[in-house]
Amino acid sequence: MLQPLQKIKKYVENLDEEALHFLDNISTTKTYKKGELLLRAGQICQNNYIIERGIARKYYITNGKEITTELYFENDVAIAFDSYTLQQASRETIEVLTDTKVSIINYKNFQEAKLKYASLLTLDLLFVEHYAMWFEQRLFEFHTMNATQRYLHLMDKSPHIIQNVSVTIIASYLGISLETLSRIRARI
Amino acid sequence: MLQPLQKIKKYVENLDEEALHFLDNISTTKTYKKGELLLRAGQICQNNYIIERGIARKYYITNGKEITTELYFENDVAIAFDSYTLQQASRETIEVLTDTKVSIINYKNFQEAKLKYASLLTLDLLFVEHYAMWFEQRLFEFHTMNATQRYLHLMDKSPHIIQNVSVTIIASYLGISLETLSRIRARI
DNA sequence: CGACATATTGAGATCCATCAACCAATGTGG
DNA sequence: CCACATTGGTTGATGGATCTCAATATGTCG
Repeated sequence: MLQPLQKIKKYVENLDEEALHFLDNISTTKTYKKGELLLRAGQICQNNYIIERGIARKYYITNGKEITTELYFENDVAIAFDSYTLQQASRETIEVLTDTKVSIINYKNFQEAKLKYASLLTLDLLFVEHYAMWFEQRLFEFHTMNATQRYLHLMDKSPHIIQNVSVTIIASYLGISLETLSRIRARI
Repeated sequence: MLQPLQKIKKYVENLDEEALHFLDNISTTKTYKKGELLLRAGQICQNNYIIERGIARKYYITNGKEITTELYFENDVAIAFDSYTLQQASRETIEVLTDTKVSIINYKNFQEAKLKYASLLTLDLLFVEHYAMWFEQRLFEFHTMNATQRYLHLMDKSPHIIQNVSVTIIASYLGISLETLSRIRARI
């Protein structure tokens, strides 16, 4: 869900060689098959996963239903934010929806890197700022829009989601029942 | 809305003298009378306001209705986050609900301070992390709870809001009509 | 082809918003 | 100090939005 902000992109491009090199050294890549988990609810989120190829989602279960909270595409950073930040057990699960290749950076390693390079501290700040604004925007949508408006807004802003994700998941992501979403789609 | 996290509080307590002194130097205090504005929609949020005494709220107007997005009490930091972060025009207004005393730190001054003291950069990161988690939590509530559950949850977690803010504002903060909130209260 | 997940459609129930009337408390001007 | 306006809160009636349960397609994959 986090398409890199222009500001962040630019910052990364201008990062000092040293810091960049260090980042490179502590990151690894891994591939997952459709349906596999990057993080299981109950575990501590000890990595952040940059999606290099594929699609993933984050969800939690409440009243026996899966509620999708975030969808990740290429270049997005998949992470259970509160679990990662506080190093506490996650109530969310991260699952890949297609075969997926990720670049992994470990929490501890990144913490150390931040102590060493102030530029990475700034990078982290930019990322978290961006994340907070994304939450704020999404909250705004839930606060003011009805089901149809939210779907239209998603179509407008994130057509790649509509095109690549099942309606079941989209419905839970929008906080509506799949039947209602189906009807909304029929009406358009 | 941002009661200082234990982690942040501790961090501030252990902040180096120098940085603390610098912060002190760039902050000013001011008092506002009930109804006055800290920020008007359309302006750029150039300060953050730490509430020392009083109550404030942030809201925007949509379809002619005021939607309250945040409520601030003692020690909370009042800020239009996206406007402050991107230094863009705010769609939100910040208004004090009672006579209020605030401590003000200017955006530019704080940016400079962060360049000078890495400890303040870290402080900023802690603050933004906390803010992001607060958004995430609030989003969770909108995503999974109905009107009654949201009100009960607010009563449980933030009784000071119930006790000090009019139902009209609470209703808009919860994203429900004031009539519905009135009925929910009668039913309890 | 069969089996299983995914999507659509229908009918009824429930939640919540809207519109409107009413009430209580407070404040203001004469 | 009263009459009246204003603000904030409650209550009632109605309609629309959305959920739930159930039945019926429509894949899709071994």
